[in-house]
Amino acid sequence: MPATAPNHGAGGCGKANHRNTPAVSHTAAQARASPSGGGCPSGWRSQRNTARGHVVVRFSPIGSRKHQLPPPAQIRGRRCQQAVVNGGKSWHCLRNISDAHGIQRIAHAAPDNARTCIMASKVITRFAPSPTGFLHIGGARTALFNWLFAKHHGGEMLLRIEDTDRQRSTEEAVNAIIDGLQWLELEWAGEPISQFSRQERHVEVIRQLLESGHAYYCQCTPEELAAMREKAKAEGRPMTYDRRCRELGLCPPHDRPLVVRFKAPREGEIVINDLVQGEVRWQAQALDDLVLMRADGTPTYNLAVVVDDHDMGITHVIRGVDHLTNAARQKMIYEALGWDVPEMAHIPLIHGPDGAKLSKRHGALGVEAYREMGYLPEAMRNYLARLGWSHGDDEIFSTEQLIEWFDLDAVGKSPARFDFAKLESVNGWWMRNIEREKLLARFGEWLPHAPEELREKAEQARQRLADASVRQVFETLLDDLRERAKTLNELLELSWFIFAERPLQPNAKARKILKDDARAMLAALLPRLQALDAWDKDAIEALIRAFAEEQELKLGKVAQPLRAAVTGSNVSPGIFEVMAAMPRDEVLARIADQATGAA
RNA sequence: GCCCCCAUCGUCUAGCGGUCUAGGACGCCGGCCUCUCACGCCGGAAACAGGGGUUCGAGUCCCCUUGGGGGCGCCA
Repeated sequence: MPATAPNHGAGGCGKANHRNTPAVSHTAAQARASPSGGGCPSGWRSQRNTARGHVVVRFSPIGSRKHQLPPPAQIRGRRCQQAVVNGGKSWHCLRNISDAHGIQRIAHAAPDNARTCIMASKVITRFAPSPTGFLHIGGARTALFNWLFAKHHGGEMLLRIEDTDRQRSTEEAVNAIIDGLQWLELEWAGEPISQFSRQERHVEVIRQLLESGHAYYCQCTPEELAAMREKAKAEGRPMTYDRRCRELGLCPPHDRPLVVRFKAPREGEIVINDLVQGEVRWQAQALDDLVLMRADGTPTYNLAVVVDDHDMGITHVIRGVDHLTNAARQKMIYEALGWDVPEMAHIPLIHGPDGAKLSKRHGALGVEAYREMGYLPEAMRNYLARLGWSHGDDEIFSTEQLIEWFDLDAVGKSPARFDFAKLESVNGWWMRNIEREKLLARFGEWLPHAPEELREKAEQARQRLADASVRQVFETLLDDLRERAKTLNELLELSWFIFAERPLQPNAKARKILKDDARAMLAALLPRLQALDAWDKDAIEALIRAFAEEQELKLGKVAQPLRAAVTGSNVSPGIFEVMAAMPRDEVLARIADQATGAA
């Protein structure tokens, strides 16, 4: 459904008188306190505007810093760009430091004032994916960082679906994203917000920009623009719009379709103080007059994002570095509108094993693919958090620890490669160490999502698990099984003998073990097992060890054929444990199946 | 091409001027344990991209080179 055609004639056309009235529209949602906003002691506010320093003051709960406060004198000589105040208790210097004055001021600021000022702001982050495909791993990490940051600071994450591209946005993608976030247990506050649904508001803001002389109509066609870019490229000039319509004073109705462009400053520089990237500056001329409204009247991304982030009261924008230049463009729009610019944090992208941007070729699968592969949400969070973020030498983090320790200052600037081997290792740790009940639940949740090749087994396991006695065996052996499984898939494979029905189909290696002499050995052993009174691990083990000794066989020569017969595999938990956990009749029958097979 | 960012073992990283003969983890190799496979334990190989500065002193600060990445849409 196409956008509501805006009333081009309304407002702002014809040589705007450059009133430059900051049209600040306050909705309830924007009633957030800004760290630099009103109510702060003047000393603090001015720090944001230090000519070179741009000291950023943020609040984080007491005790959340891993480093305790360094003495002011050390920092002063170090040219800090960013500093953090911890609930007025301590302060800490961040990276890329470039001005000594700001730091001194921090050092001199009264902690009590800082607390009063900063406590007023509640952290609101947002995850804003465009629903043009599944939730890929990079998006998942962005969501995780937003979520952790918000949680860490006692705030909330919001979810906004950037569905303004009507051609590419799909309902399935929205569902995939929501499913993915839910699987990872990254909850957001309130309902997901559709950016498309806010179109009227966006158009209203465009009108404001037109009226205040910060935007203008442009008649250039896509073809002309493409030609301009070609030409610029050939001449080695930057491929930016040449602003030819800027002073034309075009106005609808017009004989050609018109778009609205932002009237970006022609000189000076745009400076972003990014919480991860540090200070990044652009010459204003490097940024062109971006389109705010398409010829069909629909608003573009950069405009919509600014309006939505503002209206939603977002305090911290955390997204991939691929948005860094957008940050500069967006900052210009904020300023034209007279709005507070939220804090920005542009996190490095995840790369594939070959160092190139992660693509479908690599691991850029949807998160549901990782669920299928049998990874645990807690392991996923753990691994993803460690990709680009660190906390000393720690590798394993519970979600609580993640929330307690996560902050943007420990996020690096360089891209990280996605490494399946490490993910698997982390997942293995969680398989072994997660609470038993939790693992049982995860396994049950996962079964319906098993990959194609395991679908049948998973379904059978699901059904058999409903049988209390089968479940009993599974639970008894769970600790032995989980130790050997790096993923839920492997857990199913390893525990398959519990759910399998007689006669078992031994795998290739098990068949190799079950040669004639092994079958004969089993035939000799069987009656003794049948005669065994007590069916417990110690009794079984004692009997078999005695048998092996008597036959002058190494224990392995008895244990392996037994394992093959009972589990149908060459790999399993300790065979005595397995036999003891399984029903006696079933075990004896399975052995008999293979023993008689020899005859 | 232009703008921006990045650069410690194969990979993820610790390191915020002296404590670095550079630490941890994954992976790899060897060993122990052992009924298989894992787990666990012990040991090993493995890195400050190159060049200039600054400094008494540089992996740590600055510059250049090289190499990687991102951006340059009426996509988001």
